[in-house]
Amino acid sequence: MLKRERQAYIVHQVNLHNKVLSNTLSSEIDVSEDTIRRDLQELDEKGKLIKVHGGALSHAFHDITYPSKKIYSQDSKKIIGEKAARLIKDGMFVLTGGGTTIIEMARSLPANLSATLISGSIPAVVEYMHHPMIEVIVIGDKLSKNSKITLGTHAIAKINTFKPDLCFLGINAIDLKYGVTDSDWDVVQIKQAMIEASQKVICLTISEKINTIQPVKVCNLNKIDILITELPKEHPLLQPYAEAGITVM
Amino acid sequence: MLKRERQAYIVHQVNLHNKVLSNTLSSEIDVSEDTIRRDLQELDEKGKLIKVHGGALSHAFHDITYPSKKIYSQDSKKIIGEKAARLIKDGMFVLTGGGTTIIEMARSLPANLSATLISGSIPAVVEYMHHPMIEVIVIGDKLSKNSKITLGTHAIAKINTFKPDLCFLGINAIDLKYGVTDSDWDVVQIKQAMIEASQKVICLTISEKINTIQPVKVCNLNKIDILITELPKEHPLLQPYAEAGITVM
DNA sequence: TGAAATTTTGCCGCTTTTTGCATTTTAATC
DNA sequence: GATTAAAATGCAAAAAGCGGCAAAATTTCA
Repeated sequence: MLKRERQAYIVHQVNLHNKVLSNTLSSEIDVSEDTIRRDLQELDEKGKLIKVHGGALSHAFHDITYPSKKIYSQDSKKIIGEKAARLIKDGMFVLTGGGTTIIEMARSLPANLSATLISGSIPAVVEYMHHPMIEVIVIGDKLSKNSKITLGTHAIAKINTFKPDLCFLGINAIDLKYGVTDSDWDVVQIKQAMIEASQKVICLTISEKINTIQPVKVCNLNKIDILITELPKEHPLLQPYAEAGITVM
Repeated sequence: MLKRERQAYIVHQVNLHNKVLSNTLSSEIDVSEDTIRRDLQELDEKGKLIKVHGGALSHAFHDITYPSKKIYSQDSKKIIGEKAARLIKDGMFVLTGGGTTIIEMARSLPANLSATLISGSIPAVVEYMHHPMIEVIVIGDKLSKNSKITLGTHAIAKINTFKPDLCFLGINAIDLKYGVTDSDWDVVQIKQAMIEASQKVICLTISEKINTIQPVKVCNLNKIDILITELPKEHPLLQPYAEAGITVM
């Protein structure tokens, strides 16, 4: 990786997450921490970020009085996104839906990951587009302004032409009895096509949507391979799902 | 391999992968690294790429990661965008390419316009998506990180299923004798498909690209219906094109 | 066509940049 | 205040850049 390329990536990460850790960057980009430190120093001098102990902060967080506290705190969707991103390995074909949780996953993809991501979600595509090594395939069709994903028969037909390794879905409701449910019929058609096409289905959701129901059914629990929430996998709320045969993370 | 040929190859590689390494190019093309370095230097001076230690990066990459950089001749492009936007009427089906000029047009679309816009350009789609009344159809395929548009046979096939009223293209070079030319072969394939599919072709360009030539041919002048620049239509630079049968605006 | 002029290319020695490692110094945490 | 992690410092190896030069290739022009 070229020096400029590396520094550009660091700036990008800082702008996305408002913080970066030296050791994380070091292992992601696979250079020594000394190099990262020198990069952060240069970027600080250029005013691209603010260097602090252990990493760097974005200018947006300039007025934070205790940056070290901010550096280690993360919200639920970031945690989910990071857990999810770890499942993607080099060379994989990955189908993803839309939604804020998926965006967080996209932002957590390590710099050295080289995979092919397929999506009809415009915000997700924009994120993937910024990644240095990821190949992006866009699912085309009519764009829904609400969900910001492409919807329709062409999109479904296109999804069916792939056989991706993984499928990541942000879900709106999951229940032991009723399975995964959602509110928008058209979006559900896409999700069903994605589930059927993929070898492994991974659902992402914040814990407050667990044990809730929405009007339109997406699929039964047995279609889901992995469920990711911000909770630790031992949490009692998740146990019934584990017992139902889903890998909880 | 001729020098021109070699440099064209390098530009293509940069556009394709967003970066090139000197030593890779050297062994690929089988010339010394000194020659590659001189090539990169020349191409940098011509603005085709950005030379860095160990290789070169594409301009698009630089734009993405250093958004502070001001878009070149923004004001001219705004004028062009406004002229172009006035051509779109309620109920029309409009096909558009990518590029900064098209983005300016997208931003100039009046809020009460209700039309259907079709595009494979992610930045353009993002703009259309924010418009209250416009229907957006996304052309899907593999996403080129350099041009930020979808490229490939699927995209071309999809374009051919439409018969839009208008087609807006941002062009990189136009000349009386050689017609419209461009630098990237894959992008040209898409542009040609768009031109053939559409009932009316409108080309947008800043005046400094008039009477310039790029290596890959897009189409002859007779395919173009309207040419829009930031200049007034009476400007002498535009007269030869008006005489060639093109409506200049 | 063929010779001169020009451009292009590869090589050489030398300088600069980049990077990782070892060591010392500084800062953070409990 | 002891322990630990990160920063700064110095250093050396490797890689890349640079200017000059001469051979090779290409173009120009008589």
